[in-house]
Amino acid sequence: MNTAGKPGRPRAGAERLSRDAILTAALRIVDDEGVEAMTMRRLAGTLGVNPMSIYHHLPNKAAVFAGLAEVVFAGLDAVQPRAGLSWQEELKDAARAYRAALQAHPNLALQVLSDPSAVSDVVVVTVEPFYRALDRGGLEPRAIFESVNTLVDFVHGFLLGELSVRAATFDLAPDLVDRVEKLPEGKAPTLSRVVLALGRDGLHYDFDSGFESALTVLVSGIESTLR
Amino acid sequence: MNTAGKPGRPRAGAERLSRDAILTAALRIVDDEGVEAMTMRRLAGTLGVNPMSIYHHLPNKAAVFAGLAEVVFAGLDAVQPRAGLSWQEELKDAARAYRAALQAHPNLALQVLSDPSAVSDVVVVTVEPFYRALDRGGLEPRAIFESVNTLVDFVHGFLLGELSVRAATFDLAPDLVDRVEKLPEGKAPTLSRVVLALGRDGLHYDFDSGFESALTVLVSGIESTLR
DNA sequence: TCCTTAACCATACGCTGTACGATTCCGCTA
DNA sequence: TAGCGGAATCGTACAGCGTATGGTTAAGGA
Repeated sequence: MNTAGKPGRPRAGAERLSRDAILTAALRIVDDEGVEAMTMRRLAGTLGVNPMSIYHHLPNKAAVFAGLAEVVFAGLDAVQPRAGLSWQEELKDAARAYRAALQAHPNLALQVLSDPSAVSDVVVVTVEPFYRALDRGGLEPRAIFESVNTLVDFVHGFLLGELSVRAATFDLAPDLVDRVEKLPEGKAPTLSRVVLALGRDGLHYDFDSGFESALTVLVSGIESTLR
Repeated sequence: MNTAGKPGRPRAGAERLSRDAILTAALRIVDDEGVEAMTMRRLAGTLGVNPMSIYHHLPNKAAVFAGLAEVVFAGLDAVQPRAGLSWQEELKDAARAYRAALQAHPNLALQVLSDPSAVSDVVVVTVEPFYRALDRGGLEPRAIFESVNTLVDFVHGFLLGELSVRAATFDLAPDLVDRVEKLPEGKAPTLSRVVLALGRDGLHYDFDSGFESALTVLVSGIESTLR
């Protein structure tokens, strides 16, 4: 887009900068190199454009990230549930889809989850499938509202662990064992005993099955509020 | 500390810079003005010291935040459970204490939760009370490990919502109603119906009771894995 | 007393986001 | 067809960031 580098409005036929093109390039940078690499200068560089040109399409850097959040969540509310599913399974599917959407862009997810300003309308409607399933389950509006909050909170926390915290501790089983072994005597005795009982091999954690079992716990808990 | 501003090693009796003093000042800045305000220059300014002096006590800015994480979690593993509690209630208490520790420094919490590099030994042993309660409950090591993960993940997600996401959406009930009302026709129908049924007044969300009911769900779910 | 070294400060580099203003040319109207 | 408003770009510049490097001072062991 105007790789000539000359100032002034581009020629009529020439490809011009656009919000979409900017967001696409930004998402690529974030996915490939992480959020820190996504600077306005770097972004402009990959677009072959002056940094200031971006500001004609997006007001500031925060708006770029908010735009990326939209891209990631786009269409998530419109996903149709599989036919013939119980409302419980439909609810689990909603959680799976939500997790998958964020997993697809792990670097961005951490940013979005912890940045309230990235929450736009597109993100809000993202919870529609949760509402749909619980409504089918016959819950009261109030109970739907609270259950969705609990469920979404869990998914966020799970993703947080999956994408960062546990990657730095629990996932690397040998690392955790090392940490525990280096602990001062008498510090965290139960943790130590359990971790050492599991050992380096037994500590491997399968995120997918962990997610599934947690979903089972949560959904059956929600069911119990019906009775 | 050496407010004179002269170069050179401080006199013998003079109060000197220390890791603790730096972290205390840093925590104050973060609590009062947020993480973005916590710059090395700003930190040095409140300490009456040259920015580079800090680097004698802490290797870089990341180490400052890692140190703050330690401060927040310090002693959390050593909290003794109240006497005569069932293991289920002891488990809930652990979650409550964990939440409270992070709530005490909301600005920092967001940073720590999404920054894997802030995870140090002090943070790892933080889960000891969870392990203790579940061990008392008679769970297998593997089940303890997974249950703690699920529980901690939920608390993280809940805090994320409590501290940021929901503050920008659900907590401000009128705001959510506004957003829903401005949605295009046919977009997120169930969400719209439920939100409008609750109305501006019915949408107020009590985080404390939300946390408690979620704990009940989770603990009973964990119990069910025992049978 | 000398010498090492801890603990401070000054300067400087390469980055960042973005305010401001100049430039170029499209597309509409007279 | 001439003129013109404004859209879209670029150039320059500024304040602020983290921190590498190296200089300066005095404490405290030899």
